[in-house]
Amino acid sequence: MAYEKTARISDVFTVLGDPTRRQIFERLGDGPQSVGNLALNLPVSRPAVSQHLRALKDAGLVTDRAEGTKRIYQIDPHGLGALRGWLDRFWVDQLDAFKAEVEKPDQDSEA
Amino acid sequence: MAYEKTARISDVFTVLGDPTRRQIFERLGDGPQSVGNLALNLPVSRPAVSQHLRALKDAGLVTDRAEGTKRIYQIDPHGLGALRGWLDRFWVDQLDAFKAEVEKPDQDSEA
DNA sequence: TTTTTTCGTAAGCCATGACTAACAGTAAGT
DNA sequence: ACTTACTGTTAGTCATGGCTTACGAAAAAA
Repeated sequence: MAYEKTARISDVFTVLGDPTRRQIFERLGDGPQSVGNLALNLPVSRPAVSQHLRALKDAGLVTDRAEGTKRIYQIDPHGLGALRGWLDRFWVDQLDAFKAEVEKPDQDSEA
Repeated sequence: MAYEKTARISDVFTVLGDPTRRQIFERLGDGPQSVGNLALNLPVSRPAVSQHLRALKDAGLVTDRAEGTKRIYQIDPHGLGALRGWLDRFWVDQLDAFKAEVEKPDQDSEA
């Protein structure tokens, strides 16, 4: 078997745990891009980006296709789906515990 | 200022990126527990658990309260809220890109 | 076919961080 | 007051993994 179709939540978290990798992934949110193009706006070398993309691909977070000598990467919904599934399940399971507390407004983020 | 009320998504991912920490966090899903009790069912020492709990606390993923000589930890909705916010925003942003693909059933997880 | 572009991979270095052991502190029990 | 139970912290070790450099491969261009 060549492909790993199922995206494991453990891999998703581990892979997205690295800041640089998260940065690459979020930049792919702007649209499909080549490896070199991604490396241009990042503080690491092109091979580093390539290695990160491999990890993202193995986790089912991105897919890639050839386009001439270039290789275009784009976001794969599978990985995000696994994350969403895990979070939703965890969320409803915890709702019993901190019912009212959830509604208390106070949750941030950072993009 | 002593408290860091805002849960940053970068911290949430980084902290949850460690397998052992994720394991501790998921076991807290069964309900509030003491440090020693958590350490019993884990392959690491108690101090290790204590250190992980600190990281989880700093990321806004858990809260703790004293109970006699014991210290009870439980899940804090703030961290999960930050994660949910990030995911939801990312999700809708990407909907334009892979519209139909999202509906194709095929998303796994691992608990 | 030879050169150019673009990329993946291997080898090796080095920093981050996860872990254990030892110690210190606080609360409850006697 | 002394002992016991439970935990946080520090120091120091060691493995994981992220990064760069160098190399090789494939496709397009000349």
